[in-house]
Amino acid sequence: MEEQKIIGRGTWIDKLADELIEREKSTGRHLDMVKVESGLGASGIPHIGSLGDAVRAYGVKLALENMGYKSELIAYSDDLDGLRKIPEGLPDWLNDHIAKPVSYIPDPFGCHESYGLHMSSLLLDGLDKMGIKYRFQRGVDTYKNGLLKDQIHTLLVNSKKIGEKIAEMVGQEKYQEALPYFPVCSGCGRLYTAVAYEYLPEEKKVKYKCGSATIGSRILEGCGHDGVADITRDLGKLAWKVEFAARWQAFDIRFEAYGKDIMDSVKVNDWVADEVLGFAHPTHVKYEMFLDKGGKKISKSLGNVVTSQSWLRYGTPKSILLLLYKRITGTREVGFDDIPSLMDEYHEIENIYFGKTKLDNEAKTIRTKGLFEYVNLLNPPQGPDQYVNYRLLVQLCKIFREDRISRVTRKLLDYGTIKEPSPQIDELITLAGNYADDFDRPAKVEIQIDDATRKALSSLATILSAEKEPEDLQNDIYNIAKSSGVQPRDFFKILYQILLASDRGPKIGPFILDIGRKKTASLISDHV
RNA sequence: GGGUUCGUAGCUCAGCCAGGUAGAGUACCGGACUUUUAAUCCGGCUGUCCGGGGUCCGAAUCCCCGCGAACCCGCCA
Repeated sequence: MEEQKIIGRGTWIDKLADELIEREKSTGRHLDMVKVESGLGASGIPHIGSLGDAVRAYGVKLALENMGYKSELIAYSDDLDGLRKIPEGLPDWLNDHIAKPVSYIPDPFGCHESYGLHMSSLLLDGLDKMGIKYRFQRGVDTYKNGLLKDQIHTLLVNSKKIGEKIAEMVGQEKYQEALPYFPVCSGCGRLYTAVAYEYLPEEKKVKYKCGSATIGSRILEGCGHDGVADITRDLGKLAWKVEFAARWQAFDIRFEAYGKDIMDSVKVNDWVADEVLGFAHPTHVKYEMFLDKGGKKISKSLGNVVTSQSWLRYGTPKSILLLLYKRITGTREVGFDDIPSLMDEYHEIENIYFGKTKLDNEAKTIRTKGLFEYVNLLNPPQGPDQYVNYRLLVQLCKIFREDRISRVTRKLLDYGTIKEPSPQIDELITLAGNYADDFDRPAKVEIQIDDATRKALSSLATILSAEKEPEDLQNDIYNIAKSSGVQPRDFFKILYQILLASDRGPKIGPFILDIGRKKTASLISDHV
């Protein structure tokens, strides 16, 4: 076989960065600063997939820097977008604010200046916890400060050409009539209902009428206001079909990833950038949407989604980075039950990185090491962290609920799994414990107890309550069952149901001592 | 109507995006340990890699044509 040349650290991220640079060289643009962009939705609770866009863009930034270029991630918040749908679980009064820019809607959680700022803060918080550096750019400021005014002007002057091209490319015909610019109606404060129908290029103003608009399945009546908006000053924004292009040029963006749901918009924007604005469009990479386990798209507008905040209750930031960096193609169903395997997988690639595990394929070793480096944001630790298999920890945490950290740690020392306690292990126990508490708790089973069993349980409770430590509890339990006329097999099953809400469990004698004799006795007494 | 992804062990899936011995968990079978259940440990079994064609010394992996499933777009942002 011909020797493969390894690019960068051998991952898809390096390959992408390499292609990006090749493309930039062919356009002849400067490479003093190669900026990458990620758009952040601000209309709903940000799920882990929204984080993916920014995290992957950051990966490309790292790869570019690794190749010797300066780079920066712009995190652009779409917080001038109008609210279209109220996410599940949020109050009904938001209905009064439908179609208003999310930055001009009060924060239903009461902790931020506005709805939009609350949502983008959640995402930025996720990025911060991941260790990702970015420059935050708000849509509101972008328009208020007129950063896109030249682009808006050019786009509006060419609106007829653009409208026809959109119809041709994606079959959407509305922009053959309407201008691709939505003023915020000065009468009612809404976007979308105000339709811009004429551009006055000398004054840089659009004329609009606030009519009715269809948003989702509902029809929203405008206030009928007839207005004029100054594109350099007044509130308003470009339609998505052209806005990206304007941003790319204004901010000199060379890379942006996108989800397949906005594929058409990106296609149009690429054309707009190239042909109308004269700015060669950035390099892209398309990713699949994250689906929840049922196969439904995780909507940013639905409550109860997998967010970075909720993920971090069970998994480390590195487990999220691994999820997002290991690959980009393919439909991904994602849920909290992926956390245990990702936690363990991180440990596996850590072992490969530090040479504790050998792979037979050299190219794969390089790629895996590269992946490990990206998951550590190209700043890998000096040596491996102490680690315990996540599933084992979940099992132990199910057994120990009180004094969890110290008791689980003691078990791990007994097993010889760890040599000494450490803050990392404490952290892992906390995470696995949350997981055990929230997900791995078996459904409450209805416990059927007959008279003979009741008697046996009562005898057992007596023994356990005694001051004296039983010498051979395992055997005692066996004998109690036999002398009470209960099948030992059934008796054990009942005990597991009482203690663990499960049909089976660890060896019962030592297990009861782990839980505590008195505690067990009282648990059993509840069922007698 | 347009587009994307997926199809691998009985089950859930990894491996594919940079081609090089077909993998894991689970289930199943056997053994060790246990005065019982379970756990644990050791060993074993499991394949039309959806079908067909192509490229290649070599294809689960790349390309083309089918079949099946899911999702996105065709409101809006």
